[in-house]
Amino acid sequence: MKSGSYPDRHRTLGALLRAPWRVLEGRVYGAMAERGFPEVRPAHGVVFRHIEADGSRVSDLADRAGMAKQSMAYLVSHLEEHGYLRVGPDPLDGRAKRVILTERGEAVLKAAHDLSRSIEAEWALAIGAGPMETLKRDLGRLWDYLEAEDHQS
Amino acid sequence: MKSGSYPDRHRTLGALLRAPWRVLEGRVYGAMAERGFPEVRPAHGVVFRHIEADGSRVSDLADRAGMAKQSMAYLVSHLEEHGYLRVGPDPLDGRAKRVILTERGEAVLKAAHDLSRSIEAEWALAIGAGPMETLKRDLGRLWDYLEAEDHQS
DNA sequence: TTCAGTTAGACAGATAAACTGTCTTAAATA
DNA sequence: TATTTAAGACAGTTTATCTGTCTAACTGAA
Repeated sequence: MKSGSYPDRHRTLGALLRAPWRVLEGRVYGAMAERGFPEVRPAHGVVFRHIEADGSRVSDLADRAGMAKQSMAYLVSHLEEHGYLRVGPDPLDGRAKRVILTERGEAVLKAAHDLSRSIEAEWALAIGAGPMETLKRDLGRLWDYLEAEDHQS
Repeated sequence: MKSGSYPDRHRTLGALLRAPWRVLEGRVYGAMAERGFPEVRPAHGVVFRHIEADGSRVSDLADRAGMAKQSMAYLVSHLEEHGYLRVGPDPLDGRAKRVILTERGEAVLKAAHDLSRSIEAEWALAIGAGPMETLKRDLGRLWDYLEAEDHQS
């Protein structure tokens, strides 16, 4: 069945990166509901990934996520409504608002990291601990290369 | 700037897979417009990836992409309108339609593969040809493992 | 061999996640 | 101080998914 449903010629680098990422994302966000965070959807990941420990402004989050302020505001307002974020005025800039994770939001971040680590461990058993280490190291080098010339997410 | 804007603790396996994939997808689909295929968007990738050389049915495409028939029909109709696909009756099943790539559609597939290969070559220069080979081999093993227990797209 | 159940796709409508454009207000600058 | 820039709000649009319902066609079992 392996190369029947998805021929090897389609196993491009993009496909090789996308396939496991989709599975991982699906498992992480699927498990969120079970862990008591049903309102957290994949799109909200950018907020959790880019928010700083002492809070961030919506514009900064948008910049770092590489998306429009309006789009970020939409995600932030959803998370605020459901208690994952607290939004207050920015003391340094009267126009801006400061967004910070609540305890519930911190718990989401922790859950996501835990889940990610346990899936990684499972996959390390499948392909070998050595290869998994090598994989991460080389992906890290690729990341450094890509970061050295613009690029966010 | 490297770990300033995106701290290392966020370099989870998911992030390591997602970051290069996003860049690759952006470059491939960005180049599509320049190559004369402006109507092809990232979401249409599932069609090109899963369609068979002698044509496929919408339901089969949907199944293999792991999405609803309606969603696939929406993507297919867009590509048909712009001349990337031809849709005809299925000779074996009066209910079904057969979807097949036109020459223009084949050209998209080729362009996507060419672009992917050239980006891969660029990245191989950045991280080394050996590591790139190892990376692909290990991602391939991960793919096999994931495929052995359900999973599509 | 007909008839019940299933499947393919169409149509309608909903939602999520992004976008652009415009507006107000505040900040920064010249 | 006057002008420009920046932050976020509000309105509307597009894209990409989903469910639900419907008809036509196929399939298998009595």
